[in-house]
Amino acid sequence: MDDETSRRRVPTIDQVAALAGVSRATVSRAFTRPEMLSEATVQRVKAIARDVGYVPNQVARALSTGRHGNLALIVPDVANPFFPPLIRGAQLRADEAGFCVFLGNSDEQAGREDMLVGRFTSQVEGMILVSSRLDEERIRLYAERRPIVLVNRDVAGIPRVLIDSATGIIAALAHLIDHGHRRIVYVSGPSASWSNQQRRLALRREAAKRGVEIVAVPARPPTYEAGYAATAQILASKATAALAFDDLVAQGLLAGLAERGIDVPGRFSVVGCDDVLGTTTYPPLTTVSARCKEAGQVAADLLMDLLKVKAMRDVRYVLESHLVVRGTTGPVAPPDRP
Amino acid sequence: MDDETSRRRVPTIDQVAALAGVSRATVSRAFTRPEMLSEATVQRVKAIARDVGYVPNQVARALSTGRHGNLALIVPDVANPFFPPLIRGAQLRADEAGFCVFLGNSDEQAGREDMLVGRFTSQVEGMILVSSRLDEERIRLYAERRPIVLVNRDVAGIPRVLIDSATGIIAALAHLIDHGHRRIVYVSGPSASWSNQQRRLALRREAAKRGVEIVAVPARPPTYEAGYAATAQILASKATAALAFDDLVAQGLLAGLAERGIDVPGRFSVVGCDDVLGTTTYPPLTTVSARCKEAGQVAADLLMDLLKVKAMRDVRYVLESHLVVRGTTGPVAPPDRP
DNA sequence: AACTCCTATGCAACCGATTGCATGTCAAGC
DNA sequence: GCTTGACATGCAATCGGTTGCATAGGAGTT
Repeated sequence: MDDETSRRRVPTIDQVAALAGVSRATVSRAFTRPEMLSEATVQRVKAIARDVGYVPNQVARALSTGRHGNLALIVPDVANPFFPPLIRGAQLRADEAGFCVFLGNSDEQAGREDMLVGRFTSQVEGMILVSSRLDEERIRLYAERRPIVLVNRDVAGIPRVLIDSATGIIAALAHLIDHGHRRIVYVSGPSASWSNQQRRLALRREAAKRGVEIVAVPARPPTYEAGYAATAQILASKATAALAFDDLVAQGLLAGLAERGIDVPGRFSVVGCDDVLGTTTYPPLTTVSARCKEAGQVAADLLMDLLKVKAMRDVRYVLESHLVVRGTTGPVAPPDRP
Repeated sequence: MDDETSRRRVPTIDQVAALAGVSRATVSRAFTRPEMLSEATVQRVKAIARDVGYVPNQVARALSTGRHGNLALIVPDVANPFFPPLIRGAQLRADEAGFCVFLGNSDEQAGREDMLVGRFTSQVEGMILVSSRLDEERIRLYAERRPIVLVNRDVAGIPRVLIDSATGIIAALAHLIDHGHRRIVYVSGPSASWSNQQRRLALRREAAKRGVEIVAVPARPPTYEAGYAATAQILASKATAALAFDDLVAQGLLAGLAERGIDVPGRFSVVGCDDVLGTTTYPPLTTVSARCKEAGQVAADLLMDLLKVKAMRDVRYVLESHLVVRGTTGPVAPPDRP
């Protein structure tokens, strides 16, 4: 690292100290705790620092203080539209607090997530794990090293932010029932997923209470293609409406229906989940809003809060969801009279 | 930083050394230069490290070597579907090389981008600026401090990766002309954007050559809403097809057309750009594929290459694009006979 | 003049790695 | 049997800051 080309002349604290005729400690304090020094000294040191272009080295500072002003965010898949808004939300808050954000992509693999956490640990003050695939033991281990906030993963004792799709799902069901639907398909997602379990459970429970019938049809993995492929089975169920695990699946289903010439919402109603496609399609999708951006913000705020108070509390922050009615739901069609 | 609660037990090199009964130097070398050690020692050290969950502290390493193993990626807007695949691509490569990635979001504002670059500089070895809004002078200044790779921004002397939508745009135009379209709208994006200039120029040039007419209608900022709002003006132009700045704008336009009962592709053809929505809609969008993921990979590879050789070459990497024909384009409709 | 008490500053240990040089060991060579 | 060299490992300085504790000097008190 000493060859000619790489020798970037970055001034250090020693050079400034020598020029100012003070000790390193004094230069350091001129920047971090000026109130400890005489006004004159602070001015002199800062002037010299400015002259030579000295800026305290963040890396060295972090090594001795443990505060790097960084945090890490690990998501399963950046390219899944569910995550970008969440990332955005977290970043927004981190930015405001002067934090830099590392982004990690686990590819839904615990192993990769594990590796990322390891790599980040020494460089961040805390981490946000979204839909973590790590097992509880591992999460607890890491949480002992650095504050960790989970999103959409419910581990007792670890601060977590959960998007409660139940409220929105229930509203969606009510909405469909109001429109006369009595037999409804749930197009389900990954069975290991917390979100899927939660959605399925809420739906089942509410349906029983209100006396309507739920038919489960899987779409795994939850993609446009899976939704599209599930169309036949969904139609075969004789249901008049479907509630999909997420918006992607819902879109696939919409395509499948369109291809068969089945009018939405005229003859079939579709509800998505997460509200990540926004209104980027036509007809705009009725969906359960997941407030992912907010989840990101809350998680970041929570993490930085934990850093400040240095005490771990058992926080379980639940974000309720709600139904956004757009154009893919309507009254049940009158029966065919052939 | 020594109080009970904040004493996080992150294992250090000393602990591993003690457990393995070797010196710190040996542990260090087990990770950085295993060929200097006996096979047996390397295995033993690594096993112990794994057991206690030791990972070399990047910060400490960076302090002594000057290599932090970090790079920064700054994009205008994470939530814009164009960027996630690109981020993904860059990250993939960075990961493989053992680099951690900082993600910054400039909100398309030069000021914020400037601030982010400042914050990252001391913590990274190099940066990737995507669709940078900084002025050339500023970019050159930063490039002197740290290697910088630009994506979709063409500054002479700074290594850059450009997605050449021209080839795809020309193919799209040819496709439309083949289908009988002679008057085509270009729904334009941000005038300051390199991509927009390039697309517009390619279109104008090719149209002139082939003797068809291009009408420009702005959609700024390039969003679904803007595309939707531009529908009236686009129809007023009497064109029979539109080529949109990006897929989002194209979707907005599709919605606007659908709402007016105008069949696509029956009475109007639409071509998007970037291919970021994939086939998530119906009818699936004909679009110019931008290969964003590849761009990210190339940019990251290029950056890490520059770090290795420590010499800045003037690289201008151009990725060609191509047309993906799906369901929103078709032959021009026969004239109305009222 | 002697005694406090502050205030401004310096000393030196520390954060957790890396690395040039020194050292110990053992086998081969003469 | 002694030298030589190769190999594996350890020692200790170093990177650039921060910070607890020590101290010098000056003002205020008696």
